[in-house]
Amino acid sequence: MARPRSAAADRAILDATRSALVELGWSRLTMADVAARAGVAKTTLYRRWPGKSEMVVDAVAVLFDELELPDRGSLQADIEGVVLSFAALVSRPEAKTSLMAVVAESTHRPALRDRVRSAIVDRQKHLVLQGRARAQARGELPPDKGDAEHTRRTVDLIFDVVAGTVVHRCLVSDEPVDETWARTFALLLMGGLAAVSG
Amino acid sequence: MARPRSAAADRAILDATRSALVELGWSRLTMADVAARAGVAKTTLYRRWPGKSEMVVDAVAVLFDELELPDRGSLQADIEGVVLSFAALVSRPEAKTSLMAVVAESTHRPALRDRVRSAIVDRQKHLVLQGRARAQARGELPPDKGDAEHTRRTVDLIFDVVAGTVVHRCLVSDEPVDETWARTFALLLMGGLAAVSG
Amino acid sequence: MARPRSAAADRAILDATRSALVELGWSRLTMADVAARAGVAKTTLYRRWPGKSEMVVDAVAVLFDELELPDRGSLQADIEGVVLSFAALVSRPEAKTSLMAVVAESTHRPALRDRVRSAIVDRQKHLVLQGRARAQARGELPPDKGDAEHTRRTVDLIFDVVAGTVVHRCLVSDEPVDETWARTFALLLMGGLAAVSG
Amino acid sequence: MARPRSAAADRAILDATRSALVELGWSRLTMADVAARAGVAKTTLYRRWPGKSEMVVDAVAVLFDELELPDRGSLQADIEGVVLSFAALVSRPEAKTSLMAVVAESTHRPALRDRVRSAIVDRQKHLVLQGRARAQARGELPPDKGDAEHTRRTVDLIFDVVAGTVVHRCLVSDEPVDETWARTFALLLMGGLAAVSG
DNA sequence: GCCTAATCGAGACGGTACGTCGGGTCTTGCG
DNA sequence: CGCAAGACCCGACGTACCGTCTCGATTAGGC
Repeated sequence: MARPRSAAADRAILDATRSALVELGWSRLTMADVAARAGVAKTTLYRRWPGKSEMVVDAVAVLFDELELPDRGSLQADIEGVVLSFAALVSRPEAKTSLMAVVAESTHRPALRDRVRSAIVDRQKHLVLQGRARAQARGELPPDKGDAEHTRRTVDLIFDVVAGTVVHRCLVSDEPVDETWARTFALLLMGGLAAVSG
Repeated sequence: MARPRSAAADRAILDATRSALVELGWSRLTMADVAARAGVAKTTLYRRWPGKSEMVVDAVAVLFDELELPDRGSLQADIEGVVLSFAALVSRPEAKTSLMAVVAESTHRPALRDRVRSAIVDRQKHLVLQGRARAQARGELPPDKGDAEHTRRTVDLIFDVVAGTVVHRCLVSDEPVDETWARTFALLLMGGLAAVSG
Repeated sequence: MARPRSAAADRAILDATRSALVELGWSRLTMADVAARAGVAKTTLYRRWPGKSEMVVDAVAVLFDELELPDRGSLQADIEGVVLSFAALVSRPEAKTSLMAVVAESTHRPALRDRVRSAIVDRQKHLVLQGRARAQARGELPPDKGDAEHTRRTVDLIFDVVAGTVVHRCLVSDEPVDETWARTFALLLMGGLAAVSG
Repeated sequence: MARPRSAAADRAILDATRSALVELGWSRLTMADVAARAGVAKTTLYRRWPGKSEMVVDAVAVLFDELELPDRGSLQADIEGVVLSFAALVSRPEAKTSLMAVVAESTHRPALRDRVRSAIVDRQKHLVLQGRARAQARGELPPDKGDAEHTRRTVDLIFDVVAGTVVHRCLVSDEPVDETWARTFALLLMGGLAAVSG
């Protein structure tokens, strides 16, 4: 009715959140600090998000929009490519510090879990479907057998394996995800796919 | 020469920490509350651990000591077994609420990361080695080729895949790890192993 | 532009401080307790005062505003009156427990000393001037000789003698200040005044 | 029966207490710190004194042993002399920071009050009696009338006036006690004495 | 010249209060 | 009305001292 919310403010806040994440990390990131960086009052933050976690989810979510699955000619190459770019994403300081924290927080907050899922996790799942379809078109994988439930379960499994392994490698083992590792992991996954799809 | 630290206090504190984790979860767990439950002064906590994260790591770490790899007759069955028991462990409320939080925090604190690794992660790696040796004895896997570096890389990969996938399934996807899922995942892993070992 | 500090909070805090002083005394008075009594957060206390001492000074200072010098017809009677009411003030539990403590603390904190002086000590000095003027009007004391410096020194001396003696009697010697003692002390002071004014 | 307490420790502790008072002041003086300075365990302190206040009283008390009343030939001169030396004593940093603090603390601790009185206050009262006797011998004051009660009251009054005024001047007004001020104050006191003794 | 018991150093311990910090809400005027 | 500013309540933080308590290692006496 009266004054509309400033779209510029939204952008400024999310930018400020990301840069604060880079400089301070999740635990030392402060609502007051983000507000100050964005040249905005704390009230404005709380008018838009229920709290720190939700705001950070939205700030980090946009990073995942750049994930793509370019056609590299073979399933093995496609997997290697997505693993490398996913690992690069997860290793960025903004994401590194906040992803696990938000997931931890979401353990006992269903609303937050939903936001994480819709804003981050599900954004990646279509890549699995896309890669699968492409591999089927190439004849690298057998076509769907019409059992939708079985397909869903397999896709979820692949997703857990890829995302879980890469995140564990990056954040827990803290070892680099380079081409060599990606190739070996893709090889493993190819073998596994053959086993569960046969 | 002076008074030694009370071993009883250590035990009481770690017990209190676990029960507080179960009842309150990571974020509502308070140093003061743990101290009160343990019948101990807050100072005593800080004399032993630099902070909440380190204390919780030590409290949760002991849970992982009960992980075993009973011989179920085949590599496939062994994998299924360890996946199920590892998932059960990760799903326990003490672990569920704290593991991700601690890993998140460890992103910015090398000392904490080292503690997590030595107290939790590395403690489980011997299971991979044990399962591998057993499978080799059974003839399910080819014997070592004497390339220690290659072996280490493979073990690390297997570990990242198993731990990462199970954790992701339990804490991010929030789906149950039942026998069916374990069997499929083990199947996938068997195929993958064959691919990277051949 | 922003929200102004609550005047109600100020009043509530100082009231709470006085009642806590009466019930607990200086050393057992706690910032947290005062905050609770005032229905206010601890932060609000620290936003207004640097610490316990400063807050107590302000809380006790208002007690001294009620000191007056009613005209009793003669200098001797005026002195007796002010001595009695000053002693009564100093003996009140709020003042008794805190005055010395604050002065002790102010020994190595110039800012606190200034606050004590401006909030408590200097507020009473006008009583000496008033009594002196009245006595001069009555012809009991010779008129000013125009030497402002000499006058100031004399007033300060009288003040140190009256305040110091009464405080010492009440808080160190812990003997009652009754009419008999006040009469004798006033007599002494009259003789002294004659000696230094002659 | 067995080992006696170390006299060297006592001395070291009191010395350490005084030097800590000079450097840190009352409020920042710590039992642990005194123990460390004295090369002694905290236990040793508490074996000898009930607490910080009592220990400090004993440490400061010895300073008052050096107070004397040399015969300067006249009551006026004797008063000036004792005022100057008492003021010098009270202004020493060890005494300055601790005297008021201890008195404040003694407000609600009778045992401490007694210790202060016997260790510090009463040590000075004999000076009043001595000066009075000397003045009577010189004929400057009338001899005792045999009314012991009246004498006691007068001595107490003189004591409160002298001690109270000097302490107030030094610690509250924070003005120097020099020869000029001492002469004026002694003059006032002489006049007062004449008035109450007549 | 041993025995034995109190004393000593060191420092861990249970408490209590401190002063600070961050989260999230509420109030005030400006635009 | 939306907003920047910032006061407010709440609750946890990590620190500092207090005075007590265990330790094992000295020391004197008394025998």
